[in-house]
Amino acid sequence: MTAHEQPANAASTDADGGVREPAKVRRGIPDATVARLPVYLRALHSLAEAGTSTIASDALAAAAGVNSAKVRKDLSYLGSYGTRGVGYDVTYLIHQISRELGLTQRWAVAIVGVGNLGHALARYGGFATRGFRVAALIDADRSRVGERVDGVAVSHLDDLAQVVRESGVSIGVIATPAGAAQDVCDRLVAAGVTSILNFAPTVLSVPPGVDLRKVDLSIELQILSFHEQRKASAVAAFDLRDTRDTVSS
Amino acid sequence: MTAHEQPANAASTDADGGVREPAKVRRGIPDATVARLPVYLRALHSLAEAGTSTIASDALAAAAGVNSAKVRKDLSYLGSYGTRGVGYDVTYLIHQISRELGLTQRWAVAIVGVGNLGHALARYGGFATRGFRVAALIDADRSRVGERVDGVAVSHLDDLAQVVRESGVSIGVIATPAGAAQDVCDRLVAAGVTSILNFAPTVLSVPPGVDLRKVDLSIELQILSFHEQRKASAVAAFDLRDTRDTVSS
DNA sequence: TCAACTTTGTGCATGCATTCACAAGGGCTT
DNA sequence: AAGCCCTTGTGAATGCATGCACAAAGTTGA
Repeated sequence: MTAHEQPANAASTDADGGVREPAKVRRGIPDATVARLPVYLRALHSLAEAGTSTIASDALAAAAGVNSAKVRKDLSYLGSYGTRGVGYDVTYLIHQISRELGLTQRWAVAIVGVGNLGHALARYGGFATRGFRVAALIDADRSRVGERVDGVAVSHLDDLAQVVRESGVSIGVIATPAGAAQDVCDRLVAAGVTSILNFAPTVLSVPPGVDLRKVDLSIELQILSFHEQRKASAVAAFDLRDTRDTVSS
Repeated sequence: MTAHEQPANAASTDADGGVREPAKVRRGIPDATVARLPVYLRALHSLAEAGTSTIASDALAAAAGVNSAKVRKDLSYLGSYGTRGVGYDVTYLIHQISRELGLTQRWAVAIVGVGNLGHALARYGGFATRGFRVAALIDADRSRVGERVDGVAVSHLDDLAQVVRESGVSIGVIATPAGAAQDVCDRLVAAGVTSILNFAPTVLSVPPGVDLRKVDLSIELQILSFHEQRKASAVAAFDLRDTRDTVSS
């Protein structure tokens, strides 16, 4: 079933893609840092709107919900963009992070599966405001084809390759039932899509060079359930002990 | 703004919740393992449906998209449930993982914000099939109150506390716009909710003892954008070098 | 009963991420 | 211009996660 190994969640670290880097400066930004850059970016945008022009690492850390040392180390991977004694220039930092994340261009995104979730994603404002454009909607149900969601017409799955190529899509979002996901994924890859975000509750496999991330709603809930149960049983143990022995060590 | 520190994404490790454990056996399952248990669980369910009765760690690893040593180590935290030379009993393992994750009971979930995403979540089948029950839908828009989604009526935000208590909700899902999220979060916590899953694109703060996880669609896309750009620029560098100097070191 | 085979469970080494703590550096005030 | 104060940027220590490699343990077949 699985032709290729699928790394749990992180992007597939892509093993140098077969291309030897010019190796001038080592540009190895850790995955954990990349995952936090969008959070900083959002905080910075709202600071900019509020009229803040410079910000220190600990204020940014508070706004992003992390530790200030982490902020400084993360930002140091991008370069030395801060001023000692002052902090970081908000506008400049927004520019640098955006550039690093590749958000200075508008990526065309295709959403496959126009059910409840696909609909919600297509209408989600957060995409458009941050460098993404929903360029194609695709569904396997012919009765849906032609329907327009936010100005974008739904195309049929059979036309996926054509639509993807014509609209220059490089990122695909899978919002289909689990059973259809691997087939859709293969079609996307065959059509030249090199980054995929999977919402279907199933493990997908992709060839090397294609990045795959997943978002799984029910997994998140199950993780919460684990902690919820632990809390509940801790309380139960406490209550129990409390009735037997009120003196704690 | 942030009264309490918010750990980036992982559950808030809850600092012992003020309760000293009986400390009989050390039950410290690593966060990374907890996050993978639901994946194993899903793979096992589909194996069970296919009629498989026992499975070895490397087959399970393939189905879950991870390394086999990781599977064994993860499962060893739950206990010694495998049989050497044979593998794991699928049904028994499903039972043990479910128990560990607290899925033997049905958690009541409240979804706040019945917009596009809230609607999609309320109708998402994956919740009901895995130990969760959408017990309440809440929205701030009075024109939505009374509307039914999959048999559950929408209540008004003002009645949140009452609804949460009456239906025994312990897990809250926030699917509101970013601006409303912290207020909703505070209301949920005040009503006794101790686990929150946040879909709003903002950093929330919760008091100690409350677990918070977030799912951010636009962050996931931005991470893909980063890798996509890196691939694009690697190819560009390759093309460039290719025209100038076809001999690589 | 015994030997060969299979697979688990885990000690250990390695690598990545986080956090601390502080020197280096820049602005501001006098 | 000189010293004070503030904040960055980063070496170093610690902790967590991953993956290897193998002994321990069980099954199967003769």
